[in-house]
Amino acid sequence: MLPRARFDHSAFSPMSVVTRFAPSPTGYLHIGGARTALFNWLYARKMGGKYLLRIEDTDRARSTPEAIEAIIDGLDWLGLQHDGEITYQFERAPRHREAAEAMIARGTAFRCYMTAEEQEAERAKSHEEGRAIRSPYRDGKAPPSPDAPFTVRLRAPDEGDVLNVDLIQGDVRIKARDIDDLVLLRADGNPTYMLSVVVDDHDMGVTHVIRGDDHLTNAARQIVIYRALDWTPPLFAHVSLIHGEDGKKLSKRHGAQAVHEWRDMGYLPEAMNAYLMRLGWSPGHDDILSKEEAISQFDIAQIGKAPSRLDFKKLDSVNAHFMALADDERLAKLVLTHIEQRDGATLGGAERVALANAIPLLKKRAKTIPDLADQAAFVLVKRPLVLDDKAKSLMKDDFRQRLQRLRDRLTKEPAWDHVSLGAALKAFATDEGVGLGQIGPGLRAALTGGLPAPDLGQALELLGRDEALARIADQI
RNA sequence: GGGCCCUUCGUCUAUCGGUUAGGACGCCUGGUUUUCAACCAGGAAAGAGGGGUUCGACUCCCCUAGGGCCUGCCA
Repeated sequence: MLPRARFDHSAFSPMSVVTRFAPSPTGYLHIGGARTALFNWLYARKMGGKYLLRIEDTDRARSTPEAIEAIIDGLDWLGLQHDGEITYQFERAPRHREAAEAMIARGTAFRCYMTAEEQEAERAKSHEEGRAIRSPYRDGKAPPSPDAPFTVRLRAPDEGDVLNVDLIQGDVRIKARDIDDLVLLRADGNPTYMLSVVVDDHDMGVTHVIRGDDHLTNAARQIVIYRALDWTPPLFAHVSLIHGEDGKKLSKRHGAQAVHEWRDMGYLPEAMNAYLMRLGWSPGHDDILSKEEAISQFDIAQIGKAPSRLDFKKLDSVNAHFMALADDERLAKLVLTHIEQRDGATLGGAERVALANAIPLLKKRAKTIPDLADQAAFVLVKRPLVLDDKAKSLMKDDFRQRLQRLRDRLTKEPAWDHVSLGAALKAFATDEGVGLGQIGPGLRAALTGGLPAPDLGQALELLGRDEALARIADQI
């Protein structure tokens, strides 16, 4: 194999780049599809070109409107806006038929009258002989009857090589004779995927096809079809697939595969983008990039060839990074929705305010939205608090008396902010002749019942004077 | 069966023939300490195996092993 091809940006007029994402609407937006879309989007933006969206719905039996909606929603959530109108492939079937006719006219395709049984027999035979499928009708054999049903097949070449100078995988060369006499038009006259992609990519002016590695061998087939049509093929870039944490192909066993599931688990779209783009792509040194940063640094030549695995721990830390950066109001909304859905209840006005106040501080400590909700739980619990065992064990009589003294002191505290409160706590410990260690855990227990909470001064501030004092009083 | 692709710490990756093979996440240890987290300091951790080519190979070539994709009138 030759050294991997490096893409020379300067060789291309920037405006000429057209990429596309072409999902088939038979399910939700898969995680791998999301990354593919992201790469296409990034490259088009980088080159000042266009990123198009095409729905490959030529399989009428399996395509559903729900799936189309799910995919568009997913892309929308990730902020991968496409240029122009969405192309629905099935609507273009007449154009695909036209192309097939043109191929027949050129002698690069033909009508094939094989029955399902004959077809099966040829498949078995070719498999056994280790060669590609060939139709007996490829050289103009007469139809069995004038009105016999037929498919249109590619007349695959028998000589020569097909070379795909893949932008990621390098030169991939196969022998033309290893390509089947592919079905281009089904017996019902509808095009197959193999024909549709070629015609649509050509008509849409696609210059760079960035897609999953599962299409690598299809590239050779498609190049042959381009030639059969006397068209110039686009440049291909095949990205390796994403595997589960165990290295196996992603499946239901691995849990979430769809982007909406990640959304529901409390990940932020910017985190998903940042995480996904680094699966297979590395700009060199930056580990976490925004989409904007990625646009300026993106380069197809920097995409690796090896498949990568999902790592939830890494995703968590990337998400934590973006949580800390996220807008407070946005997070408050997300957390509120999460809590209400989780508990099946609506939060009151005071609770919403308490929650909103806690976000700016707590967001730095949370990995995901549910995690943030857990971090904020202590401001939402209702008095009297139910103490967990550890907290309960701290409430001895002599400590209660100390709590009483602390409460008296805090009551007189003029400013209820964490700086003053923290100082007050230290001063109190000094007066009591003990370290903070003799006071902190118990106070914390009284304030939170054992739930996680930030620094005590901060916790007191977030709770507010009345609520904090009341929680302390409850334990005396 | 046939064709094709892949292989650096546990994971994501840097390295484009000469590095003590670097970083990030995770992990371990220590520090801070009022829970959890965060934070700070330190640490363990990698070129699948075997042949070549070369003064020199993670980097180039071949073989083996392992993984993957395609081989549909699915996409």
